[in-house]
Amino acid sequence: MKIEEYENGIVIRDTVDFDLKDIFECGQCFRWNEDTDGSYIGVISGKPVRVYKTLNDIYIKGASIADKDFFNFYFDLDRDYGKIKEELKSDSVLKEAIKHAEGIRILSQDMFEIVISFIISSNNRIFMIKRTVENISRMYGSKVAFEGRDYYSFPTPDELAKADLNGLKQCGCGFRAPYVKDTAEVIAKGNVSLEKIREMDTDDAAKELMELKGIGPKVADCILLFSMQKYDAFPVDVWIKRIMQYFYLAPDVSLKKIREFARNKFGNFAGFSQEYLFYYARDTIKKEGFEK
DNA sequence: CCTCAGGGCTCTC
DNA sequence: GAGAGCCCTGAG
Repeated sequence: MKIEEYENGIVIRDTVDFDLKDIFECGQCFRWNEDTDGSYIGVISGKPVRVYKTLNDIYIKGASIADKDFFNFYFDLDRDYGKIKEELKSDSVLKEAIKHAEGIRILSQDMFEIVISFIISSNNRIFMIKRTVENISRMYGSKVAFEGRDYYSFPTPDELAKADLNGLKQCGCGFRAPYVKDTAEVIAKGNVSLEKIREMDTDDAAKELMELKGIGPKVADCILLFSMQKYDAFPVDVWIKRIMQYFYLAPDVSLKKIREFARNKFGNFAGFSQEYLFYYARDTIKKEGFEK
């Protein structure tokens, strides 16, 4: 996989294990939207881009060659997902799960945006989360034009710290509005440094994140996995809970036990296996309902 | 350890 | 139309 310039942006040539739908719809991100032609539009680090695939080339329209390293990091291009999948396929459940989403890659997203987005995710639906994050960007971020339309960057900690509770509620934060405000303020003031938390090992980093309002074990694990490169994190949400209880564990096992079991079983690949399982669970349980 | 409420909206009945 | 449930956390 190598990145080159083309007339409207940059292109990643000869990708492997790279599918836009698998990547953008496996539950790790909220600001990528599919367009009618199958391409995806996202606002990444303040810049709107349109991404589409022809054969095995990924075109990123709106990006410049100066963003090469950024997108290499963002799409985790240096990692051999084929090798990871090969290893995980020794587990029969994962073997089946991987078949449903061969092209998943774990994105390295902006830490602050992910912190706030996953605070909003608690007891919420993906459609609502996306809408709320979009509203927050519109209200508190900055306007950027692209393809003759206006897009909005996700606000910085300083921008979001200025928000008031009513504004956040208008965005659709609901009872999470005070958590969002409090966390944005603490980070804007520099009382908590996400960069420093990223330097810690997974367990210490999770503990630090849980000091912030609105962050419990599940949300902390999502932040670690989707923005801090902690690939041994294993977020346990309702879907993972259902699929783990169905295939591996008793139906009454606690969330904490599921997390411990998975991190033991999958080790440094726990995060990758979580993504395959999440996508599989959502697709399969919904359609076939293999558990009540 | 436990239970419970908590935006707002969608899906189910 | 009511009621459950949602990528869950904080308070009791």
